[in-house]
Parts: sequence; C-alpha cells; structure tokens
Amino acid sequence: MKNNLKVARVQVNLTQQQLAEKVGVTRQTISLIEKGKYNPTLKLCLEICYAVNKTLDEIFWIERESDKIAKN
Amino acid sequence: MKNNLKVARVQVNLTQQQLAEKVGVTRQTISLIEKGKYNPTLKLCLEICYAVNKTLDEIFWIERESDKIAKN
DNA sequence: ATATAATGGAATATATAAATTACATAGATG
DNA sequence: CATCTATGTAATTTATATATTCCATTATAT
Repeated sequence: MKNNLKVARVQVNLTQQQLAEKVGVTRQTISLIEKGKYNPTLKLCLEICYAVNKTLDEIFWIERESDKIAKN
Repeated sequence: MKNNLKVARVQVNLTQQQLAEKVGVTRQTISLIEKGKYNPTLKLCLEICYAVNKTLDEIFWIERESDKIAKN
C-alpha cells in the first residue's frame, strides 16, 4: 500500500508529532503509516485527510499493475 | 462513520457473500461494514472499492456537522 | 562541540478488526 | 407448507492496528 501522506503533511506545515496530536494518535503511528508499514483504519485515514486538507483518493491507494504502467 | 457500500454493491449485482469472496473476507465482515458497525482497514476499503468499481471518496466518509447542513 | 528538533526503529502491551461458528428471520419459490 | 437464498447478529478466538517506552540518527542552531 502506498500513500502521499508525507508530502501532504509537509504541505500543511505539520510535523509528525503535530499531526499525531491533531488526529489523536501517537507519532509512531503516523511514522509507520508514512513508511507504508501499517494498514491504517478507515477512521484514522479520514481524520488524517481532514487534518491535511486532502481527500482519501488523493492520499491513499494500492499500487496495482495497471497503475504502474500509467506511472511511466 | 457512514458509507454507501450497500447501494454500490447492489449496483454491481453482488450479494454480501460474493463481495466477501472477491475481497477475501467473510460475509459477516461485509455485513458489519454496511451496517456501519466496523471501522474497516484501509486495505479492505480499497479492495472493496475495486470490487464495486467506485473510489474511496464515493463510498466512505465521516458524517460531520458541516456535512449534515449540506444534506438538506 | 553540544544542545535541540524531527524522524526511524525495536520490543512489549493493549485494543479492536476480522475469522469462525452458529442461530434466527424475511422473501422467494416449488 | 417446506426449502433455499440473503441477511442480521451473537459469542469466542485470532491477527494486527495502535500505544507505550526507549534508543539511534540526522540536521540545524548555538
């Protein structure tokens, strides 16, 4: 699973710590999500999107074969 | 948390059982998500969207006060 | 050179998503 | 009526998201 969270977070000028506080989780959780090592809960995804002012579709996606072709 | 899953699933002519098999979970999990009693995993949400041919934003959202106004 | 801020990562504990099994009900259909 | 399909729900178990605590590293600033 891939995501744009790190870019989106920096765009709104938040540290991992600040974002974590805004959405009510720990910094480690944010870190692991950005690293793609977690499969977060929908509710948390929605809270994060709200905090960084993006939609779900803008931040989260699964990298499928069809996507890879489109990326070149 | 609210969602449009039931409508989207019926639109593509799938039973809960069929959708569950497609995305690799049990029927109960689909049922609970449709009823809004689960907070599903992002990965599962993405699989579901793929199966019913919708985007995340089209199916899942949090009902906020600002949303409620817009619905009238 | 040494604080300090921001991030990555590991190890263990806790909460909860999801599986499993089982039973109940409503609708359709023979 | 009896049967089959689709769905709701409950109890228990298992897997894993998240918390907690701690240490390491990099970059910036003093």
